Amino acid sequence: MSRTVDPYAALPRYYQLLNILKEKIDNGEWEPHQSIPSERQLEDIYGVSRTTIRQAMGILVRQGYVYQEHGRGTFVSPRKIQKGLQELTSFSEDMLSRGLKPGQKILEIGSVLPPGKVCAHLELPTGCGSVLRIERIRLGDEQPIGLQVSYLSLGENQTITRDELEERGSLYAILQEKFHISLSEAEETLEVTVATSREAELLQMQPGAPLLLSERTLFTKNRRPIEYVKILYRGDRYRYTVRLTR
Amino acid sequence: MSRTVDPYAALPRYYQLLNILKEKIDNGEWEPHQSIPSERQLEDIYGVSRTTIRQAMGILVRQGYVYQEHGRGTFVSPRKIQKGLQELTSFSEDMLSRGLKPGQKILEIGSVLPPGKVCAHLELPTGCGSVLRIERIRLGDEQPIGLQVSYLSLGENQTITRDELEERGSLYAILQEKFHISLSEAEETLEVTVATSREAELLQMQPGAPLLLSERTLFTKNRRPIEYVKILYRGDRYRYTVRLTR
DNA sequence: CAGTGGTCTAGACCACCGG
DNA sequence: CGGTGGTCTAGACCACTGT
Repeated sequence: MSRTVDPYAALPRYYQLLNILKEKIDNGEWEPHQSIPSERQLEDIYGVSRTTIRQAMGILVRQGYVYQEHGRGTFVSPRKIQKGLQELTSFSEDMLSRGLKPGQKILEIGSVLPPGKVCAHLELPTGCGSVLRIERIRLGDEQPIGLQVSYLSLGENQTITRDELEERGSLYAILQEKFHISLSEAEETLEVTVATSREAELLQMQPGAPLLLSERTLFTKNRRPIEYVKILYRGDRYRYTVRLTR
Repeated sequence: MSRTVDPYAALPRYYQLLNILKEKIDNGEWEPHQSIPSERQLEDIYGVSRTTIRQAMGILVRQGYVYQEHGRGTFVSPRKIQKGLQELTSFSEDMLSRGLKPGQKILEIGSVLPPGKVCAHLELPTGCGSVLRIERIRLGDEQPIGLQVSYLSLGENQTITRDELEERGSLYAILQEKFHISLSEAEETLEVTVATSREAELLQMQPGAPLLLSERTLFTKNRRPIEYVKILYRGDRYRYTVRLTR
């Protein structure tokens, strides 16, 4: 229960305040389109300066929890728009948010010399050393959803074994925990294609059936490309959602 | 040429500073991964307080121009990642950014009673009044790219005529200029489908060929849904790009 | 008019990084 | 250790909204 802002807590005050306000909105304590206390009132209520309040408020606005109107006040956004969807998620997180149990079948894992296209995306010189290639079938509630091929540009002595991946499930979790690599953003393109006979067999569908092809390049905090990943999604079992801002 | 921050200008100082810094990065005056002056140095250089500098810097970070490392400094992001792609764009803007000449063929425009699915997306009660429906073929360099159907939830006495749309081209421009409606964000889903015979004929392709189906709901600044739009893109002529952040 | 959010200042202390 | 970004304060003035 987070009711007040503790000046001595480890968490920054704007962050504590952020959580308190989010909670009130999520609980429905403040209704959509209803105004919330003004910034000067919040100063008194939580005993923090207006700057700190505005820091929290800016995040709430960007995450779509509230909207502000100059001279009128701050208002709660309607529910539908509250949850951020433009977020970078792993396949596992994606499945969980859809209420499906994530799963995988590892087809192949090992070092390869990357094709030219992969070099380009990972910003490696052509003819560079090897990268880690992982080919997996991705499952949702045990059903095949997509065929995924990843190319990882790791350091000299860094690698990931089949066992680690099988045990942990999520590649992003391994990157974070084993190598302390945190991801910041990705560029993704989507297009349609049709299944080859091999793809159709692996995904248990008819050859020539439509697929959604996603190509994603992942960047670390300091904007170095770390992974290039291609996923072929079954057209009948996958829908892509994104939230755009202006 | 914006070299200094003018305290008396109409533009806020953090915004002037933002433009100056963006310009230096775009011009290549500061190279990728090179550190830029520290926040305290920028105070002296531009004669504004650190708070103002941090306000501009926060935007630069969010837009992907620079990245910051605690205790080390602020660094220029590599070029590829600088331009924001998560932005909400109209079809016209989208085509222009791809180097294609946008065009359209208006098939139908007029008031209709919205189907239930459309009511839901526009948050209108079922059996509500009529909405404006626009069906268009969208062109890129005179070639058909997509088939678009829009439903607009306008006010009582607001409408858009065929002539206005033909002359202005972009719906968003009309919304802004005629009704002073500014858009803030959208939710979009993408999936694959195959062309019906009517769709195939309009898009000049084979029936059964794969299409990319986009469904988008647009929200105004105060988060009211204003438009629901469905676009069927030719699978062979369209690729969707998005930038994701964590 | 009073109240709201938008901008801005000149300080302060902290945690982190490198030499 | 000095320099960096991260957090925070207590003010101030402005532009905009409603009554």
